[in-house]
Amino acid sequence: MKRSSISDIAKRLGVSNTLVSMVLNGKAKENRISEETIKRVFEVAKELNYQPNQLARGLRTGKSKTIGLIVADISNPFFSRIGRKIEDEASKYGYHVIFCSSDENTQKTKTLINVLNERQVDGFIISPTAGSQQQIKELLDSDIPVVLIDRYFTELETNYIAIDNYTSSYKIVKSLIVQGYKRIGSLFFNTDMVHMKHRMNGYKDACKEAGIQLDERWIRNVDFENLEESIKKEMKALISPEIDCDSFFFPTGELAVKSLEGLAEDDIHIFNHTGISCFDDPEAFHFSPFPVITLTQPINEIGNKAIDIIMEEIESENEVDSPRKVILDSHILERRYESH
Amino acid sequence: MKRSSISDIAKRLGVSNTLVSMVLNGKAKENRISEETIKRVFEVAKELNYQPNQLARGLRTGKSKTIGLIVADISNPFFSRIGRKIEDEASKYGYHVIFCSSDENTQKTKTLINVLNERQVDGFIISPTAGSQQQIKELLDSDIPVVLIDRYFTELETNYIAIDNYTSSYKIVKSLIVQGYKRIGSLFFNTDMVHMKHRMNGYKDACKEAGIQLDERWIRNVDFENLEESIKKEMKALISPEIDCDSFFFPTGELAVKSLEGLAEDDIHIFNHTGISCFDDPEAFHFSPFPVITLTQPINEIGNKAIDIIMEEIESENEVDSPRKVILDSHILERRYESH
DNA sequence: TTTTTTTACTAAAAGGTTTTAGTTTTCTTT
DNA sequence: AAAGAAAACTAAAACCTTTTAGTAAAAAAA
Repeated sequence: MKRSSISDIAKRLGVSNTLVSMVLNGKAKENRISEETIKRVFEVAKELNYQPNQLARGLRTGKSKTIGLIVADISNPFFSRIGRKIEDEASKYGYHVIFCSSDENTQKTKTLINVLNERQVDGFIISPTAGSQQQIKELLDSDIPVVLIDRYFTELETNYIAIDNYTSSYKIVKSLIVQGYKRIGSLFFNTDMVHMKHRMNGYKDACKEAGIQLDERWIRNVDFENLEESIKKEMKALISPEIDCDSFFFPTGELAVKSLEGLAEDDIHIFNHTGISCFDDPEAFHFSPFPVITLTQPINEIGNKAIDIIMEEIESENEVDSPRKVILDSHILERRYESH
Repeated sequence: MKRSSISDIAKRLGVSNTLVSMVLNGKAKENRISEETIKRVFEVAKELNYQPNQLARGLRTGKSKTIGLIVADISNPFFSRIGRKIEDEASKYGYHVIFCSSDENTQKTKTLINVLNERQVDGFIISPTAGSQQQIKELLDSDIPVVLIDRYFTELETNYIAIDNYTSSYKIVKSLIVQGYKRIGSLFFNTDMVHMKHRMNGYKDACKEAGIQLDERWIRNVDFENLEESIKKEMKALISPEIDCDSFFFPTGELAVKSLEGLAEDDIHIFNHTGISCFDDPEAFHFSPFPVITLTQPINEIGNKAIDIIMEEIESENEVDSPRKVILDSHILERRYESH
C-alpha cells in the first residue's frame, strides 16, 4: 500500500499542507494552530501511518541529515569500532552514517567523496589516504564540514583528531628496549602520510636514544596492494639469520596481525623468544603466549570528538573559526597471557 | 560557491532542462539529440562541475539507491566483515549502505527500521533481533525488499541467508569430544531466536550421541544487557569445582572472547588444559596457546548473496516469486599455535 | 462605529530531477 | 504541391517538503 504524504493528511482533514507540516514539525504553537486541529492532525497522521519523506525534506531544507564516513577498511577493527561510536553519537543528533572503505586508494577516495557529495551528505569524517589533499581541499573550499581522523595533512588547515604518533611510537619501542630487546625489526606502510612518518621517527629515535645502532635493514616497507605477499617477503628477510631481529615494532595492529599470520608454519616458533609490539591492541594478541606490547587508542573519544566538531560546523551557519586540531592520549599496554 | 544544477547548464546553453537531463543520463541517442548539442552539454557540465543531486533524483524516481543494513553491532568483527562485503557488492550497483547497530534491542530495531524507511531505503539487509517479527512483517507487507542474514524467523516467509546452525554446532562439539573432552560447559544468549536454539540443540545432541550424560548445570544463559557481568557470573559457575567443566562450547565468537577475557587473573590458567570451541573463528584465538576449535562462516558469500537477492528484488518491478532461503556451508577449524 | 490586533489558517513557490506528451522545423514521399 | 515522417527539441507536471507572505474572520481597542 502506498506511503502517505502530508497532503494525504491535509486532504483528509480539509486543511492546507502548510498547517499539517507545521503541526508535525512542532511549530503549531508559534503559528497558533488550534488545539483541536493539532489533535486531529496527529490522529490522522497516526491513522495513515505517516512517515516523513526525508528525501523531500532534505531537498527542501538542503540538509540530508547524513554524514559520510570514509576509512581505509570498515572491517578493520580499529575503524569499525570508531564507526560504531560515530554511528551512536550521530544518531543522537538524528543523523545517519554512510560507511565507505577506501582501501587506501587515492582514486577510490576521490570517487567516494564525489558520490557522497552527490548524496548531499552534510559532513565528512575521513581517515584520509595519501594523495587526497586536493580532493579534501575542494571540500573545504566549498564549505562542507570535514573532520579528519587518525591522520591529517600538515599542509592543509583542517579539523583533525589524532594521537601523538611520534611519542606513542617512541614509548612503545622504549618499552621493548627496557625489556631487553636490542635488534628491533619493523614494517611500515609505503606511504607518505605523515602519521606513518611520525611512527617511524618515534621508533628510530627510541632506538638511537637507547644507544642502539640502527641497521637500515631492520626497516622494511610494504605496499597496500599485494599486502599479504609483500608482508611475507619482508618478514622473511627480518627473521633471516643475516638480519636476525630479536623483536618487532609494527605501526598498526593490522600489520602486526598479518605479519605474524603470514609466517610460514616453520617460522612461527620464533615468537616464543621474540618481542612483539604494535599500535592498536589487536584482539589477536589478547591471548597470545608471547609477550606483546600494544598501544590502546582512545576509540570512543575519537568518535565523540569527530561528531562534536562536525555537528558544531553543520549546525552553525556562520563560518566556524579556526580548525580544531585535537591530539588525544594513548596508552601503552604490556600484555602477557600467563600459561601456568 | 553554489552547487550547479541541471537548469544552470540548460540556461547557459539556452536549451531545456529536459534535454540536459536526457543527455546526462545517457538517453541522448534514443531521443535523437544532435551530436553537437550532446558535446556542448557535457562541456558545460564539466565546466560548472555539475554533480547530480541524488536527493532530488531519489524523490523523483522513488529510488534512493541506498540500502539499510541493521546488525547487532557493527564493531563486532563478524558483522563488520559482512558489512564490508555488502558495501563492496552494493557499490557495484551504484548503491550505498547505511550501517546501523541494534544491540539486539527490539525497540531499537523498530526505531531503526522506521527511520531507514523515512529515508526511503530501497531495501533492508537485517540480522534480526528477537521480537521484531511484526516490524519485519510490515516491511514485507509494504513490498519493501528484505533479506535476513545470520538469523531468521520460522514463522515468517522471508528471504534469508544463514548456515546450518544445528549441524555446525553438532560438528564443533563432536570435534571437542573426539579430542577427549567429556564435561562440556556452554553459555547461550538468552533469546528465543531460532539460530540460538539450533546451536543449543546441536550441542546437546552431539553430547548425547557420544554417550555423554548432559548435566543441566553445564548449560548457562546470559543476557544481552549487562553482558559482561552476566558472563563473569556464569563462567565462575562453570569453572567451579562442583561443576568442573573440562571444555567449553560457545555459540558465538563474541561470547567466547568475552568469556575468556572476563575471567579473573587467577582463573585464566585453566585454559591450559581446557578445550575451547566456538562459532566464528575470532581473531583473538589466532595465536592462543590453548587449542581451539572454531567455525569459519562464509562471510563473503553471505554478503554476496544478500546483495544478489536484494538487487533482484529491487530491480524487478513485478513481484518476485517465492522467498529465497539460502543455507551456506561452514567449516570447522582446529587451531593450535605451537609454542616450540 | 471604525480601526487595530489577534487568531487561525492558506496559496504558492522553491528545491532539483525525471518523464510525458507534445511542438516545430526540415526532409521524404507520392 | 500536399502529406507524411523524421529530427531536434520543449513545457509542464510530478515527486514531497518547508517556508514566505499572505488572508479572512473574530475580538479588542479607539
